Amino acid sequence: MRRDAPVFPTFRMDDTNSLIEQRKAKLAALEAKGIQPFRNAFKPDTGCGAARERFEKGELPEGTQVLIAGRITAHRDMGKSQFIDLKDVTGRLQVYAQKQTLGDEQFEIFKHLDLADFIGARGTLFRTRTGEPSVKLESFVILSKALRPPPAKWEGLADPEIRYRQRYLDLISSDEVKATFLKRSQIVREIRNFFHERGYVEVETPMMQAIPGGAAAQPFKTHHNALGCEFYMRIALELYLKRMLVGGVDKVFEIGRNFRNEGLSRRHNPEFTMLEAYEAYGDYATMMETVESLVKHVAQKVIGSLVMTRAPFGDQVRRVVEAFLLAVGANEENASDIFAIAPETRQALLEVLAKTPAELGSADAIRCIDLLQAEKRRYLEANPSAVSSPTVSKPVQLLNRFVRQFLPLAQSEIDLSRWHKLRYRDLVRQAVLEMTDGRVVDWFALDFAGRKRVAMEDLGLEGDIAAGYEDFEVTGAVFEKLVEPTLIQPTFVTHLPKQLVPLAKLDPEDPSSVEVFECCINGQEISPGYSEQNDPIAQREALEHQAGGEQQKLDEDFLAALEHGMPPAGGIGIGIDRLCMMLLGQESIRDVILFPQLRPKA
RNA sequence: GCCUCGGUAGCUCAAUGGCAGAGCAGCUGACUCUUAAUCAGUUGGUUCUAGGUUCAAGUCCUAGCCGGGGCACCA
Repeated sequence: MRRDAPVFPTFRMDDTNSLIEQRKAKLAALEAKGIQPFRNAFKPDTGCGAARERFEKGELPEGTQVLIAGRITAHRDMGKSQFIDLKDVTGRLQVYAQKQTLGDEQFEIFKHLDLADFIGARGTLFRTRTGEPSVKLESFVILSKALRPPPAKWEGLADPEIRYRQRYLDLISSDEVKATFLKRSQIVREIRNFFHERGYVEVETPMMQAIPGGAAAQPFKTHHNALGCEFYMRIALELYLKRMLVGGVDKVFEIGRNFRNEGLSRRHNPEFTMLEAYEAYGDYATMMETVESLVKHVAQKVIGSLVMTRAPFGDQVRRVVEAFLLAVGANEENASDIFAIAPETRQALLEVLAKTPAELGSADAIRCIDLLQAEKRRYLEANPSAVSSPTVSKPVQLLNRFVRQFLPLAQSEIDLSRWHKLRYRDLVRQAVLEMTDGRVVDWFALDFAGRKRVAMEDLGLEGDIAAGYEDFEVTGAVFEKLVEPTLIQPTFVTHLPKQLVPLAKLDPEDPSSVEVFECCINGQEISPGYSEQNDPIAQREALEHQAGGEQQKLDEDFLAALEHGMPPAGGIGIGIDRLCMMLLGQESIRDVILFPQLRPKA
């Protein structure tokens, strides 16, 4: 090739090549020069960020020769010299190329490298005039040519659909996203360390099961051709791990994927990662200690603190304020048909709405709670009959409900050093007491009809209680709607009604409840745990009741295993994704799962 | 499944029913210490899809696709 001939195709004004076509043309130009732009291997002797760090610390002196490899993430062209940023998993390092060092031809090739190309580089460490640790380039090889342009270097990726469908682009353009997933990996590693240190054995049990047991969720169905039968993807690990207890593996755990054929949401992905652990001769109290120690261990090791900053929830504050204004009809000029809030309250709430979600935080939620409570006092003063009324008046009911919705938003941190232990019944009783302004002192002293009436009329749960609900389900709705969302700080909710947990031991002191806890943090259930049912006869009865007469749903082999004898044991399940959300300050499960489930694109 | 918001250049975003634009990226040129480099010039569009209303549709209407949020479902 003649020295003055263009090394790369030039693109004229009327050229309509797309960005991909331009890159392909560059690729062809490289190949025409005998350069193979997709190499088999390259062995760097240090990472980009690692070299930078060791240079800063003085471990590598100025002038040290290094071999590094990475993706080009930025370039700054200075004419006869050029800077690029090279990035690998350890971090970023600047490379400085000079025409006189590389030679005309190599420098020309270097200048025409594209953002996102991978190169390997040899050079010496030095510091630029501005103090930036850099590599003075001596030679380089193209390791992989990128044929598609990366997302904008500064704005990054905002489109959630691309972020989730093409996570690699998200990882390329956001260091925070990458850090989140690297930390998730550390969390899982620390969980394993924790259990191994305690002498647990890690096992793997079937994901494809003939009878999906251990939970009551809808399973995914599949078909095995050679066996000619249906299989289900597992919905829980429980029944196989208990078989391990029968088999004499006394401390056992598994971390694995569960599959549930149900709705997707901010907190639900059809496949999610579950940890289950069982300890023979332990009970639910043993397992509460285990959960608390585990979570503290992981937080300390991975986050380096026991105080977690909650995910930003400004949008939720907005949503609740909007819903309230809508409910009282105060977002329009006309007054409400329920009651009229004071103009200054309305004004204050509109001021909250005027803020952006990023500006909104717990202080605003606290302010809203104060406003609503002042509003309640004002209403009760103006309507003395409402105070003495046997039922909660609509305005008060509405105010009470919204105060409760603001409660979880009033807390901006989670303190993992203080764990609370409260009984299910006490929490429900207290919530009802507060929501009815003391009218219903003891929810459990009412009869079934009374509870249903209070739930529908006083608590405003009419939309949440189906016609055929049994008594424990009505109470369950109160817990789910009014209690669980407010449990931000780590709380063990104990002694759940037996109908909720058919695989647990009854509480000897109160046979209507079971030795069960639900560990709630951040307003969601992170971990259930219990004293495992090891009485095969009682277990059969409970499972038959749950199966509702559908015999084919009974896992007879599991029951047979229990009949061979299972030691008393405590067990827990921990939703790893939700634990990660809490520890990593993420409000969507999709931000802690690398490739969340989306509808396939046609 | 329902409600709601959104889908415009490779990326981030604009555009009273009236010529589809900017920044970054790209391309061409200048510059041998820049780092969101700078400066000059410049290419790039099935405005998610299919219909409809209109002299005129990115914008309004209908249906659909995909996504976010909410609800329902989820012991």
